Amino acid sequence: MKSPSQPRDRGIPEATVARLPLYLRALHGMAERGIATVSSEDLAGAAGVNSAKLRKDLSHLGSYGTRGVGYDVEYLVYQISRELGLTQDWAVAIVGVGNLGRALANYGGFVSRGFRVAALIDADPEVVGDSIAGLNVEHIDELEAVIKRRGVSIVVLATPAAAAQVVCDRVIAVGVTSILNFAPVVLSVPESVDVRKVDLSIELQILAFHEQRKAGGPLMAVDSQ
Amino acid sequence: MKSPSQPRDRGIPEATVARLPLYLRALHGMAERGIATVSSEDLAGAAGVNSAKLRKDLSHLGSYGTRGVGYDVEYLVYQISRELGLTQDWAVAIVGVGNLGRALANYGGFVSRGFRVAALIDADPEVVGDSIAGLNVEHIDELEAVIKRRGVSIVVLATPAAAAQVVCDRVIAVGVTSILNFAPVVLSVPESVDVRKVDLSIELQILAFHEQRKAGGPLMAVDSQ
DNA sequence: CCTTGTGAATAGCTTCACAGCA
DNA sequence: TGCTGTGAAGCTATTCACAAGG
Repeated sequence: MKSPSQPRDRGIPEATVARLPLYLRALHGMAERGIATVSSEDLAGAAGVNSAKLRKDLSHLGSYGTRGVGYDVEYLVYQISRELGLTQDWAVAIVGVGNLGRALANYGGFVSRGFRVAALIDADPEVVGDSIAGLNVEHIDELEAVIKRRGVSIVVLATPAAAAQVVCDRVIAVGVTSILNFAPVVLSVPESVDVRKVDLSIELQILAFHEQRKAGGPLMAVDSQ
Repeated sequence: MKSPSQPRDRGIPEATVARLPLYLRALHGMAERGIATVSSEDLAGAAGVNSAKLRKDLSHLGSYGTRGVGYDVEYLVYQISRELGLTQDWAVAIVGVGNLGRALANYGGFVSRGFRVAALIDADPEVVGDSIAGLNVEHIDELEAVIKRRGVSIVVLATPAAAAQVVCDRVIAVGVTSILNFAPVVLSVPESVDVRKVDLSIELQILAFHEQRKAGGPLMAVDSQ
């Protein structure tokens, strides 16, 4: 149709990007179980989406399937990994080593493919110097130096809400453009910086909304049973 | 045009529901600072969305603003809280008291408005009996009994991936219909059950994708300008 | 005046259904 | 034959722009 071997279309929809990691996880599981080929139907099932959506998503990366057969698992793993940028390894710094930061530092899936926790940073002298998940906790005064020295390109903010914006500004000032924010605040950042946020209490509130609708009649007014 | 005092339209868009907690947080902050009235422009700014979207979202709940003036902060807090079901309190059980479960149990924003951690449950005898955030960790054998006894309606899964589906099935069997899943697996559940998932490694992968694009020009194949 | 609430326009995402190809 | 890849249709969400109303 267009160029004979167009490696990738530069405009992959955001919704598709958000699902690629899901496909990747399903594919890794299949590869481990020795499955060589998978149909869109089966892969979609494993990822919890419908097959039309899966095929449309994959079509944005290129034509990596074989009609009448399906997708080669290994090959698709490679293509999706490459598209997501997981063929290089990313140095991640976690700022804020409270309960959550500790959990993140120890979280296996975090460290796994493509990512490497390269620094733990905190402001509390009580915590600085501790060794967590094999890493020494460094002082927040060293923030800029550590980020530059270790080539950190993604920063995870697990600080208290009040500290998040300050830390955010500082890491942006040394060139970081990707931030994963666990603090319950809206960060203000330049256009060029990507922020993703994970907010535990927001997720609960969304569940409560739906739960209320379901329980709405029966449970609300009366005595619990 | 419609009924004279229609309290709420039963069909609030999912995208709107997902933003209500954001507005609520911004409003709480304003209430604390003694702000009595706020315009859509200012509230939108504080929540990190644009004002047209905010007005459209709020219009789904009812007409709670005053033209030429704005929204009454306290009143809007109440209306959104009620819509989200936060005027009642929800008993939450956390299953899996590893690093993450511990962090969640101690997370302040979790316990705050509307939610109460009512049980901590784990399978590891080493952990059972410990006291975390003032709560006794109970054994997984007690799962069903504890859920019923404490009136738990939302379950947070912070177990290893391999255990998540089994626990999920068990809590659904005793009537739980809202689950917040931190385990990196796709849970299979009946239609009537709501699952929200938080996957730390997926968030990182999405960031890596965008980071790669940004770095893409300088570092990778050189084309374009 | 000022700011809300909302139809209308636009953009983005999902699903359908089938042509195209191994 | 069987499954992918994809136009076209349908749906949801966002943005625009302005009438309605304090």
